[in-house]
Amino acid sequence: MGREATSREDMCPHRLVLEHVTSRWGVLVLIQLLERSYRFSELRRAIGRVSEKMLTQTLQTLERDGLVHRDARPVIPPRVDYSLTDLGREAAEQVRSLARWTERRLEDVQEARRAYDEARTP
Amino acid sequence: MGREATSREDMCPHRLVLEHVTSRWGVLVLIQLLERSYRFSELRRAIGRVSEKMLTQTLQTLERDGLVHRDARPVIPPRVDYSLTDLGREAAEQVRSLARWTERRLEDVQEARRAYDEARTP
DNA sequence: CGGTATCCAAAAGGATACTG
DNA sequence: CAGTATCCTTTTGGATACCG
Repeated sequence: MGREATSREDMCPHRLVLEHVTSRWGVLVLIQLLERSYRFSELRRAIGRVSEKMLTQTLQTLERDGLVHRDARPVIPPRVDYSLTDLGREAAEQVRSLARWTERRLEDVQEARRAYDEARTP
Repeated sequence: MGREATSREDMCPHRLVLEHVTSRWGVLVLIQLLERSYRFSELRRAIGRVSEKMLTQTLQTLERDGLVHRDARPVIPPRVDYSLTDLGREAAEQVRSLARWTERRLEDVQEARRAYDEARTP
């Protein structure tokens, strides 16, 4: 994520958007914001082990792509709320659906892995 | 992708599957195999700029997860065909649908980016 | 609080050479 | 043809310190 420089710039543009929404932290942010809007630190706690840097980068990328809306209020201490745009909600719903599929099918995958591993460690 | 060691091992297991199917090359492999089965080199050419190493790694991970079936025929020269399992087809269809969404919405995203960039370079 | 800047470690990824 | 093995470069991500 973040500002891709030179090497991945030449990818077909829509693949870049796909990488943003399916990125490690992008997925978690989108799914979380599907529930309601969150403040920065609140979102950080909700997601778990994400560094400030990565959360910032992820939110900036998603905001730039028009998927996340950033509402910064000029108060002290600063208060910034993040929410999904309509576009972001469309993406988030598909991502969540894919994430749920991996949960539902996890057993099948794990069974396949056992078979695979066993077949080549006699 | 590949064999994740120590750092990403502690992720919730289903997120690992999600990362496999949404990984850079995983996406392209799944979508391509949705059309028909492919031989190794044939798949490599169809996808474009992917190194042998990455294609091999990606296919092995997807095979281990039970998403891709590998059919190696004992002939000379070797012939190996890759295809989707039923499980893989389910995943691939969702990934393709998400990929198509990013294509359809690309204009909106690019418009949002222009607005974002213009707003902070006066 | 909500960031930015910098530095460093780890992981992903590519090029090349080699093999059954 | 379909890989493996090795080496090297690029990218990612975390820790830390600082700022409005």
